[in-house]
Amino acid sequence: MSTNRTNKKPATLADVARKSGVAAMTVSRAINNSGYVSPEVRKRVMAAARALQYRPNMLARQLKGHSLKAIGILLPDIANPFSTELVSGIREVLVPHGYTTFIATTDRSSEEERAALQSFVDHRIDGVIVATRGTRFGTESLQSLAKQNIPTVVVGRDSGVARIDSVMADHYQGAFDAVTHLISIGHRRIGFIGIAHEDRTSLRRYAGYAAALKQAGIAEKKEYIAGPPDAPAFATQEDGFQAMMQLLDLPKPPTAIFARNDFAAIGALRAAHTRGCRVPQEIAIAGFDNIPLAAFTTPPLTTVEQPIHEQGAQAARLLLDRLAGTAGRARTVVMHCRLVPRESTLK
Amino acid sequence: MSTNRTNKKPATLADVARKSGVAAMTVSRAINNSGYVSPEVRKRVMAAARALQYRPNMLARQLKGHSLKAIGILLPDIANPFSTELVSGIREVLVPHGYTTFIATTDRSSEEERAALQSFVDHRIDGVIVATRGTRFGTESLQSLAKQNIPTVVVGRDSGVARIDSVMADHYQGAFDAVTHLISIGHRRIGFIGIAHEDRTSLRRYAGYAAALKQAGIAEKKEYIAGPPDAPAFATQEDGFQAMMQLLDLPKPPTAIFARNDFAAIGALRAAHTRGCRVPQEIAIAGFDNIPLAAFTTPPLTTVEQPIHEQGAQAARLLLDRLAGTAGRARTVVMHCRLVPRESTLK
DNA sequence: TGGAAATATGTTAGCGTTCTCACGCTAGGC
DNA sequence: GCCTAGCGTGAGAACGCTAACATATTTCCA
Repeated sequence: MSTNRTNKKPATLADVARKSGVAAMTVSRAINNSGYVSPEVRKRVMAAARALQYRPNMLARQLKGHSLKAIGILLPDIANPFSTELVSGIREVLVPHGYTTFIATTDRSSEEERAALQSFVDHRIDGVIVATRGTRFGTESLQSLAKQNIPTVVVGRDSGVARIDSVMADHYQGAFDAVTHLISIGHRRIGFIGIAHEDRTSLRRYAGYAAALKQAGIAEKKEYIAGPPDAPAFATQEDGFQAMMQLLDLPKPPTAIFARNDFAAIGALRAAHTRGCRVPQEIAIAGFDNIPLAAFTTPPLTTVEQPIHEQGAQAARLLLDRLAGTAGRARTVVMHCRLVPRESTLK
Repeated sequence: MSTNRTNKKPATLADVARKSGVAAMTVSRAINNSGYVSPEVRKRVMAAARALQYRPNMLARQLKGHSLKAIGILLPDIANPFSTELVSGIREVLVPHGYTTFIATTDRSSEEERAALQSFVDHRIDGVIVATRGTRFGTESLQSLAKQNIPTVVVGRDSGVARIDSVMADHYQGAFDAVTHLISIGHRRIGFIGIAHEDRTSLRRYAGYAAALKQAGIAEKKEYIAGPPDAPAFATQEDGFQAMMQLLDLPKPPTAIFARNDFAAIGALRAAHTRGCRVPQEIAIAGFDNIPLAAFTTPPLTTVEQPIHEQGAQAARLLLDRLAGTAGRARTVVMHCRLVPRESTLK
């Protein structure tokens, strides 16, 4: 025995048609404001629809070749502030166009990523915005999307796939600016925190760091690069803490640190405090991302801000182009990053 | 002129049937392992399906009265660590049961909440888990879900609606424990940060604070309650910062602070440092939520941990019950919170 | 005044699936 | 040899909706 009390199925077009004494087609026209319907009939139909709490079955509609007006957003996780801002930027553009957004997360696993994308496709969303970190498997998934002709935009990295647009911030430039800033206030021994030395080449933020050193004529020192092994897609507070401890143990530790992201920077800050090492007097620390909490650390953290909201909006606009069918070959939009100096790197 | 190159529509059952020389029905049976199909035919069908990259159209299936095996998760936003852990707990339970999860966010707006829920319903998801903060409009939306007989579970607060289950942590108890801890290490002048005095009654965390004071025979002081006006949903670092500044301006400021959440606590911490007020020596600060960064502030933050992951899992289990049709009247599950003492309240 | 154009409704078919029913076939039991 | 029972397969309808066509009425200008 079931527990239904009000458990009638939702009303259908036919129900509304019966109740208002017209054909189903007429109801469809009235509901969708398409074709001719007399004001009087329209009123009658609308009343019946309201009375029956009628809601069109989008899925049946889709079967007839209509779009669901829904797009999927694939995120690595939803913990970081990046995700929020990004989604907000995306929705700002998409919602006015009548699109619904659905988010799926991957827990940073390729398998989950594959499954989530498949799920989007199975549910016949109109397009996808992918913001996961790049992995080999991930690229395969993207290729599969491209093959199925599903409009896709990648945020935060190069898609690496023809016909898939990318939006990203210029992490290279942001890192370059941050490290140049450290150099300009007198530092010569500058460490990089957040990635192991052997994985460093895959990271644009590292490349910017290296380029800034080079331009200033400072030699890179292998022992100044510290971070978790096996190239994680991300660095945590814990990673930053460990890495900083390692650097502080050096006979001649760096006088300034550029951390891969603010989480790592905050871990580094904690390590410095733990060792009784004053920031910024004895060691300067800069991060990347300008998470909301960065302004509230002790001392407030110098960092690099990337235009996250705007990246989301831009991604959405590119997607709209693809959905409209205009838009030919893949485009890549690169956005500028801005240095946000705070007290953690005071002179 | 369109840009199609590989733009064939996805293969259908009929395509697979044609290719393997059987009827559509047989293909359906083979794909779904239902009914009788000879091993030989099954093999042939599967091969054809693979070759054509066939994927069943879930929407068409749904038309025939089948479930989409998808559930919607409604979140206030996705910035806070709460959301991630919650989703992770939910998925841990739901995914093994074959369900896909979709997330929608409301940007803390009732209007968006209504739209998002409607969107879930329109897309015929099987059930909903709602984790937004309670609002009057929100409750209306919930009632509407109940009326449509859509299995729903609310996380983080009481649903206030018959036939809708709730899962929450005992914030009252958590706050009580935290404040009792502050009292036990000698504090008598204890401030509350994160909500304006006139809004305080709606907040269980405040109630726990008040109860702890009362039990210790300490009179509540109105001027020790500080927080943003008419913003009951959440408190940010900025709110905490402002509130703390206000408390420090009192002729006789509190010696300990209990903040509504860790973000507010971190803002308070910053304010204390800004004023040159040492933590915990001159003022102790405790937060709530145990966000990952709480262990990495200076000094590390005493806080209260709520079992977020487990709340998600529990919510998912309740939802599964409702989906199965077992489950009668609304149930409410309350989970215990745990005090996490750190250096910000050292004796 | 004729008839084309505009208005207002209904009928039919079909989207991709699966359900129901029906049809054969092979065994096995009387 | 005929009937049931279990297999294995197919034909047709139906799910809720809308495009395309068909029909009926009114309007309006040459």
